[in-house]
Order: sequence, then structure tokens, then C-alpha cells
Amino acid sequence: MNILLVEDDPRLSALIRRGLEEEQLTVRVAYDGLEGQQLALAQPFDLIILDVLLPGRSGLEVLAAIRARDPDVPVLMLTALGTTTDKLQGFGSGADDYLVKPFDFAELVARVRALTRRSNPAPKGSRLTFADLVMDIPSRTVTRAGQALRLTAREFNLLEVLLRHPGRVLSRSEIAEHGWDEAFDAGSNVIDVYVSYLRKKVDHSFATKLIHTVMGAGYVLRQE
Amino acid sequence: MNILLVEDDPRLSALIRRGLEEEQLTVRVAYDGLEGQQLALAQPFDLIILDVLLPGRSGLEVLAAIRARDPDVPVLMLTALGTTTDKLQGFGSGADDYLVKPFDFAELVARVRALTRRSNPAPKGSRLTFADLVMDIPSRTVTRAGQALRLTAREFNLLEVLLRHPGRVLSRSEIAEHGWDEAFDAGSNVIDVYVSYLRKKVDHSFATKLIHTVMGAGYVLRQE
DNA sequence: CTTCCACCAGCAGAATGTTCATGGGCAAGC
DNA sequence: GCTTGCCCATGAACATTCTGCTGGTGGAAG
Repeated sequence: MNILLVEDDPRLSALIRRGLEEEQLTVRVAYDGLEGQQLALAQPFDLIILDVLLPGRSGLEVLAAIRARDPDVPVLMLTALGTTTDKLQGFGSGADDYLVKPFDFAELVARVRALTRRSNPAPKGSRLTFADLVMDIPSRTVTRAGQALRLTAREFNLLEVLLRHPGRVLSRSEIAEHGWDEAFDAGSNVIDVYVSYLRKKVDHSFATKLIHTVMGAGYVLRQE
Repeated sequence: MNILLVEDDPRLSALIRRGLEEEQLTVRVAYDGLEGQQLALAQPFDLIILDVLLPGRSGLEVLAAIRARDPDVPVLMLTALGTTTDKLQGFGSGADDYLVKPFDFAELVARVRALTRRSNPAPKGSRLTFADLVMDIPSRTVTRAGQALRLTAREFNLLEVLLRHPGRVLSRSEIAEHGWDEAFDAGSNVIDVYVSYLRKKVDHSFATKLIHTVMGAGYVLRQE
């Protein structure tokens, strides 16, 4: 995880850098606004921590320049200016969070984590979960409430399709597209049959059912 | 933009609700933890504002339950507990932001905006709303005032047609075109019957009616 | 103000459509 | 040859959709 820290106070920037590196984050430091802006525009970062009061070019100007080019990168403003007006200016320029000095270092880390969490969609494709249902793709195992389920290949594929679109109603043809190979007879009831098999293994021995049918539409993975 | 506010203090929740509604946001309020959790799991929100100290079930427990199901929805914790330990607990449970009471209302709005800004690549056209009626297309769910409605396929189609042309009077043949397939007997009263079904589910148990008849012309979705 | 009539609401039951569960055929792997 | 997984066909159970009808409503004409 790559972080850009723009902070002119060398003592503070060193402190923050060291702390973040202990959290397994990679930190690049810029000591004035211009340098920060150039770095931010030159390479992609996962997060930018930006002081407001900077020599050369204010943090707000830098933020505006960054947002013009990249509206998505998370930016955390970090400054001694704590009035609501200051905060509104920061958010107004496109900041995602605003932390007032002096701050507790643990809180900074927590906010950094919160901002970066979403941008890095956890090792996706390796594990899908819904409620107490857990599917591990590499090992092709599925458990519900910790109890292992023995699924056949088709059943596994079908459940995978459902797990990739939780809460969304999937029509039979959508399911067929993802879980069956090209040739698929629309007049067949294979999908119904496999949903039935799946239910027997996934839902039958549990109180809360997860697989639901929506008449005239298809099937959904839904709680309740 | 749909927001769920979980806050037991009626004065404060009314205040926040009013303020957010002035910002063109739709707000649903829950007054205890259990209600909040049920709502959060029952329908998709763009943002959840969660008090920590709640009767029934603490905000942290509610957050954990939400995160188990939906790791993506932005959650802003809002509480009087302002120590770093409290904040860390909040972030640790999966909060995206943490605001300590008393707070400046403008800052809350700014943080709400910051959190919802990004999350909006919501496939447009995926949700239709009118007054307190919300239709979510992917999950094929419809709620009024947060309460789920069970609609059949036809009823759903019909309501969708109405929701796509709010305030416009739709003739029977226009409705038939969109909600029924080609072959449609003009001499039939099917549409009247389905409007009747819809009314029973959408309007009957609410004071303000949304579906209105325009004699000699058709039907219209209108408030008042 | 009353009458009339096209129009509409709502019901009940028939017709239709959809889904579920099952048994059995077939093919592949052991 | 036996087991296992995959698929099809069938009918029963169920949910939905439609039709036909009765009674009610509202507005224009008298």
C-alpha cells in the first residue's frame, strides 16, 4: 500500500512515516506543496495525507490540482486549523477526511486504514462469503456455520454465481451464462434441479434459509 | 441518495433528519439497534449513520452484523464517546468515519458528502423512488416507508412503469405496452385489476395515497 | 337537483403458468 | 461392474394471472 505524505515539519513527518511503516505501509514524503503536487500527479498512490499549511503552495491548492486529475484517490487532510470553516474548506476542495493536530497517532492509523480498506478489494476471488456461508475457491470447499458441505462441480459453480451477486435476483439465463458452458437448452429445467440439490445441502438443515426463489424472475441469495 | 440514521434521541434524530433532507438526501430513521440492524439488512442504503449508545443493541454490534453481510456500505459512527479507545473500537468494527458529539452540523453534512461521493457508481437506473416508495431493481424489492412489500412479477412491472413516469398520466394502452407482452386484449380489464392489487399493497395501509385514477384517461403516480 | 351512463373498483373462481421433488437414463471414472 | 455426477421428463403442489360480474362513482345533460 503506497502512501504519499505531504508535511513540511521534518520532526512530525518522520514520526508519521515511521509509524505508518510499522503498519506495513510504504510511505513517500514531500516537504512542500509543489513537490507534493508533482509527486501526486506523477505516480498513483493509494492514499495522500496532506498538511494544509505548507510552504510554497497551500494544501488546498494542491488538493484542487490533484482532484482535477484524479477524482478518486483518497485524501486525508491533516492540519492545526480546527475551526468548522477550515474543515468545510477542506471537504469542499475534495478531501475524504480531516484530522486536526494535535491528534492521537492510533487514530490517524485507524483513519488511514478506513480510507484504504475499500480501495484494495481484499484478495478477491479467493474467498466468497455470505452470512455464515463461506466458499474458498482455491480449495473448492464450502462451509456453513463451520460445517463442511460436499458439493459436486455443478453445485459449486451454481453457488459461486449466487455468491458473486448476493442480494441480486438472477434469472435462469444469467445463471446459465455463468455456470454452464455455451450450449444450454432454454427449455430444460436443469437449473431448477440444481437449485433444489443446493438447497438440500445448504439450507435444509439450517433455520435461516439463504436461497430464495422469486416467482417469474429467478433466484436470490438473501437473508431472512 | 438513501440514508439510514440509527439514533435513539428523538430530538437529535429529528434535527439530523431535517438537515439532511434539506440537502436533498432521503433519510430513514431507526430508534434502536435492533430496528436499525433489520432495516440495514433488509434494504440497500447508500450510507448508514450509527449512534454507539443505543437501547437494545449497541451500535458496535449492529455494525458488526452489517459488515458481515455488506462490507461496502459506508458507515459513519456518531457518538458522545470521544476517547481514542472508543474511536479505535469503532474503526476496528469497520466504521468509515467517527464523529464525536457535540458536533457542528455543517461538518456532519460535509463528512456525509465525502463518504457518499465515491460510493455512487451505483448502476444508474438501478433504483427508482417516489416519495417514500423505493424500488430496487437488482434485488427486485420494493419498500414503502422502509416496510417491505411483496409484489408479484406483474405487479412489480406495473409499478415500475408508473415509477418511470412519475406525475404523468399513463393510458391503459401505454401501460399495456410496457408491462404486458405484445398480445394484449384491449377489451380486458386486467390493468384495472392489477392497479387494484397494487393499491392494496402500496396505498391501503398508508395515509397518503400515491396511485390515482384519472377518469377517462388512465392512472398516475402523484403525491397529495 | 335529478337522472343517466360511461367508467371504474373489487371480488371470486377458473385458467394458466411456475416451481419442486422425484425416478430413471446415460456417461465417465475408478 | 459399480459408483458418482449430470441431465431429462413428469406430475403434483402451488402461485399467479385473467375473466366475468356486480355494484359503485362521478360528471354531464336535462
